[in-house]
Amino acid sequence: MPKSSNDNRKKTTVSQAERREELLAIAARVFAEQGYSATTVRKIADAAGMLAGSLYYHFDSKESMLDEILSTFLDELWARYDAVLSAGLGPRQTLEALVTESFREIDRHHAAVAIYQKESRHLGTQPRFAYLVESQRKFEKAWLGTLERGVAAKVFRADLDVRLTYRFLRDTVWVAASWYRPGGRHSPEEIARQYLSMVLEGIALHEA
Amino acid sequence: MPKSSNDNRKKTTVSQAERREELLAIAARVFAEQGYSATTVRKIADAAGMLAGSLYYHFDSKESMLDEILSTFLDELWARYDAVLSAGLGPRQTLEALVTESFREIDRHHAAVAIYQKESRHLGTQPRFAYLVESQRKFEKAWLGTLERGVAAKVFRADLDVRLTYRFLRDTVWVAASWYRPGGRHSPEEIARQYLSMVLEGIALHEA
DNA sequence: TAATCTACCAAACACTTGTTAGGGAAGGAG
DNA sequence: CTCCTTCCCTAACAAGTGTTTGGTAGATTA
Repeated sequence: MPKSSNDNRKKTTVSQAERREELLAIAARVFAEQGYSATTVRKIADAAGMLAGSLYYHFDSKESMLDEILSTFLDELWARYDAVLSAGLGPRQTLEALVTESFREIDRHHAAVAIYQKESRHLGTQPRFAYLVESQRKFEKAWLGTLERGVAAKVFRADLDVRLTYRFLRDTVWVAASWYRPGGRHSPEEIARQYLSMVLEGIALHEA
Repeated sequence: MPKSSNDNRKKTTVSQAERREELLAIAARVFAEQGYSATTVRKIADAAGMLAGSLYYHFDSKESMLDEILSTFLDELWARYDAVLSAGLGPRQTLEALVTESFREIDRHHAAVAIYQKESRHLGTQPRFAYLVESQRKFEKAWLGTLERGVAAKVFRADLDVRLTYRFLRDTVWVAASWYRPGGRHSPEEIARQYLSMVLEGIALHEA
């Protein structure tokens, strides 16, 4: 931490932030593959080509790496979600936009989503990660609200338990992170399109 | 291990097996809540009201507890799946039966399913847990085959990517273990019914 | 009653864990 | 050339890890 007020190290400041992101990306990948608590700081350091102690020059704990990975992801996610929710779309269009943004987010923050999927429930009990629980509440409010609006507008079926439907939607979207590989055969938009078609129209064949 | 051939300790033999199952149920619950590698043998022992070392009278390692939990679950699952698959049902009825059996299995082996969901991908790389990978292959064959039969019989839509559809179905069914609580408001059969209705008919309202 | 077995405890073991402290090479700044 | 900052290494620490060994109260058997 510099105490003097001279900002003459522009280049090093930039590369420090870049290195930080680089290391976080590596850590996120290992966390996602092996699970958070099965991941040792030595494994992260190995993957980054350095020794365990050296990580503590950039971060002050293993937990703070996880924290930064998850909060960065959630911040970006909610920026996009909020944009969708305040766009004044109808229920069906809102649902479609939320699903599409979700798959795009899986594409961008693949590792972070996988970590979130595996660890969020368990982490939510810790005070430091209370924002995970709050995020889930906002999540539920957004999706449930959209579904209920759709039922009221006779766009969605009224004979289904809305809460069950919400859980199915939420889980199926996010669990895709467990098999999705960025750069694969299907683009996020293509996956979203097929998923929405399946969920909205059903997979059964209805001869008109 | 008795070397003599007298089987005169019927009662202790029975209660030993019962105690084993009891301890496995406790371990499964802790594994499911905290994650396998975040769970210490001392936590399991605490939950069981004994000391860590005492667990090794019943089991020879922490890993073998996990192994027994997962393999017991998969054995029972496949017994029921095989019964469905060899019943000679049509594609739609097969799908419905598979889904229903899955939710029943979540009801029965709730903790084991949660563990399987979280750890199977990572565990599958270890030789000891290779049966997890093989099980997943059988899984894919059964579901994919049913879907393809349904498409050929014009029971399911032909314009969806079958592999994507399979993944959505599989994930949505099993991920329900993360929020399902045995003895809750909905029975497994009720959940299966609603899930099938949503997946087969879609959630959009179609005015006939 | 004496011998045996069951199911646990008490205490330690070797090892791994996250984390810290001091040092040093490289390179830019003066 | 000298100073200083950046970024990493070396080496160690204390706490926690799965596991083992020897013992023992209490029930069961002979």
